[in-house]
Amino acid sequence: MTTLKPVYLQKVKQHNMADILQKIWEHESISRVELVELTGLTSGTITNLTQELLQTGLIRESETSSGSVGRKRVMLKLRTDRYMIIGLDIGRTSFEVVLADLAGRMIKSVEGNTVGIRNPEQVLDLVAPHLESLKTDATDKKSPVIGLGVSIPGPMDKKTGKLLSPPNFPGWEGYPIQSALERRFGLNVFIEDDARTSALAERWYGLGRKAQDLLFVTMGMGIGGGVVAKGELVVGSNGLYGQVGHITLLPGGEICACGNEGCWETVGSIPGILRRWSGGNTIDGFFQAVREGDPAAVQCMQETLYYLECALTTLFNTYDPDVIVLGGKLYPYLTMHLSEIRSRVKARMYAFVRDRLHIESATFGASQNAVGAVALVFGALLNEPLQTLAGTKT
Amino acid sequence: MTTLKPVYLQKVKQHNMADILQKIWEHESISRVELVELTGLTSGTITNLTQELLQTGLIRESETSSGSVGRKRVMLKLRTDRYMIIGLDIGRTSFEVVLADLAGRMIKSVEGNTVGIRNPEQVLDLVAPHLESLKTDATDKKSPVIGLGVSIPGPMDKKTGKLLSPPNFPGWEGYPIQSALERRFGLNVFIEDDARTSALAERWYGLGRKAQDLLFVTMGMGIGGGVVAKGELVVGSNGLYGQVGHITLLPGGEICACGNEGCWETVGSIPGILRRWSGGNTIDGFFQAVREGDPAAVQCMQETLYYLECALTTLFNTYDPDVIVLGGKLYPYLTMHLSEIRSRVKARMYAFVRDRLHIESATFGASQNAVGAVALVFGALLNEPLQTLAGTKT
DNA sequence: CCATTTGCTTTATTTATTAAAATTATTATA
DNA sequence: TATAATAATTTTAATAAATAAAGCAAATGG
Repeated sequence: MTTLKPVYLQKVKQHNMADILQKIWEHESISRVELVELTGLTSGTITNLTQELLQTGLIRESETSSGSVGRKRVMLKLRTDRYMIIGLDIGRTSFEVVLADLAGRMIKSVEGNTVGIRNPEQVLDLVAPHLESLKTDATDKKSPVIGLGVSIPGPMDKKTGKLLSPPNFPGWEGYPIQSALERRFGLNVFIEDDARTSALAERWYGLGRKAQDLLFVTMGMGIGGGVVAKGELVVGSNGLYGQVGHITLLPGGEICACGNEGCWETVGSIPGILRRWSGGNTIDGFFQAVREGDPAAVQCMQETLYYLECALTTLFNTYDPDVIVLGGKLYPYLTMHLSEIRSRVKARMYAFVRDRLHIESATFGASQNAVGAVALVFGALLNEPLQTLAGTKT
Repeated sequence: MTTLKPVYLQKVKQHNMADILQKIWEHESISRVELVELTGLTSGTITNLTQELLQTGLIRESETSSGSVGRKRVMLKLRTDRYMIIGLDIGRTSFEVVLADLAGRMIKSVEGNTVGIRNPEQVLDLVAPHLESLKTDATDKKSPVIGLGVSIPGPMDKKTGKLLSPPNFPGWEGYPIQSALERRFGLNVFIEDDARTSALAERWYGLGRKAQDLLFVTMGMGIGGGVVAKGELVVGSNGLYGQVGHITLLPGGEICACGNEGCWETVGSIPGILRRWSGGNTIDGFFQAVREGDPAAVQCMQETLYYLECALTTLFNTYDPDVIVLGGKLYPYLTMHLSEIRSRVKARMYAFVRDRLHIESATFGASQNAVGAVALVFGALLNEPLQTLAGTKT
């Protein structure tokens, strides 16, 4: 699953270890013989590598089980309580810090709001005590934290580790968030765009357990996307892969902040809906009006669903995923229409892929970003177990 | 670059050899010391592996060159004339077979038409003598053919090796083309969709030499796409990744053969243009009318360019490629508008990516598919040199 | 209780790497 | 013109991590 770059011989071992660890995760519970079959490695090698994984505490032996005769198979499982991960979701007006085990289960979670705070340092000041406290909690339980995953709005430049400004996280442009966090908390820090962390939450802890190709669509103040292909996050040449809010849905339509015209985001995001409705300025109000049967609101709602239908069809045809997962602040209002959306999109697909097409709801609701931040670290661990663990103080 | 699966120790060598071969290709000409730096392998290993590559005939030593003092560097190059590749483009109404060297240079090419022939076997009967003759040519020159690359319209099921029917290659649904060709010609056979082979032609022999992420858009009787990300072809979960002709451009528009409505293909393909124009049924006639200033035709042309502008903007935002390459039967009529298209699309992009955005013309014109078929085999060779060469009779 | 089966571990061997020394080729300098 | 200096490549001995095959452990059934 990992790509093996130049290759010093030593790295082969690490690669095989990662391969084994991933297979253990995939199967939840698996014996050494099965690993022999799946990996193509010999039984001796499996013995050695699993032993090393047992020593690190990443896996454990559990019950035995097997057929009728012969020695029973010892099942191996991921050990989810030996190490912890901290996830940090920095939103535009709020934050959430969570302590989670390796299965993505939240042990503890703190939320807070950052309304009006524009200075990144001040936001970190606000977050710091909670984060430190979670870190202490984990260490007290002898489950050291292997890393800090961070979910932020909008894309980041991987080379410089700084945030890109557009379209929407004022005050944070150019802030060297990665190095700042590493210095401040002494943890391995991993950062991604919120749409992408959401996609990773599904990949590792949600619907993606089986689906190797998925697209997460987050609808809120903007519309964003995260793509996982063959189990890997796709970022694109400029880090802008999967900006699904900026597909042109209405040629000749409104000019978007991105420079394009008729973007789905201009009509399908929360601000987009409110602009089209022009009956108020809260999304709650809008859906209230819809429920009350207000004709303008109902009409606007119909259009919103139609745009969603068009956009999702386009996205199936461009990304060919196993599943599209829907989430974001707007989505709770749309959940009740899911089966309708499904059938309308299916009706527009090639007949021969219709059954293979899935549209689902995000698994973690309001905590999707925070869980995704955790998943970001977990993915790194499964891809490079020893290296990721290396920086961890036991 | 290649993904190393389970991993027997022996495979490490193959992987390193592939890595070295790719670096030699990338740099056109490179010395052993430079390979040491680039791969991270030691000089001894580089000596061994390059020696083996020299023996297979895949590379050669060329001139020496270097700084002021010390022993000169011996430059290594890909040897392009020792092995040959045959490319076969099967179109809906014509075919092309080419013999090419490893640099993608056409040594010989034969075209023919298949109008009215619906039976795959009959098409192969027509192609066979030309193909056999090219194969003999190559063997006579002591340059054995390492494989046969095939470009076909519409996607194929990788698991079964059979052609999928929709949307458009009547008579070929379910035909086991891969096994048929392998049996008939005794060559390693590699098959891909024509949009994808076109993309590969650029990847290996055209604009993709530097660009790691590219999108090829082919406009003709339909509109198709091929995506290369991080140097690898992307196919998607159902083999339908990059069906760019089926993005919804006009909500409420015409129903497409694919089942979707308002697809770009319904308005932007050759049939789409002719339907909108309704002034005749040849594309030559249409562009003639445009040149003569016929108002309806001019209007239709304006729309066509506008749709193209919208579609390309959407595609940049969804795939984030380094470059979008335009080709297909329709494109020669549009070439003169390229710089206009460029500036119109750029005007709609995020300001900070505007300079990194490139739109270019396909490199190989009418032979794009055939060259792409060759590139398909070349890519396999660079990824797994010894294995690909294994089946070749010297 | 012993033969049989199956799962896991151990040991000797192999392979492709690394590290370091040796060789080759070239230029600068005495 | 010999010789020192430098740089590129090759050779050699040592090493790491795999394989292959034999051995051990744990279970069932007559």
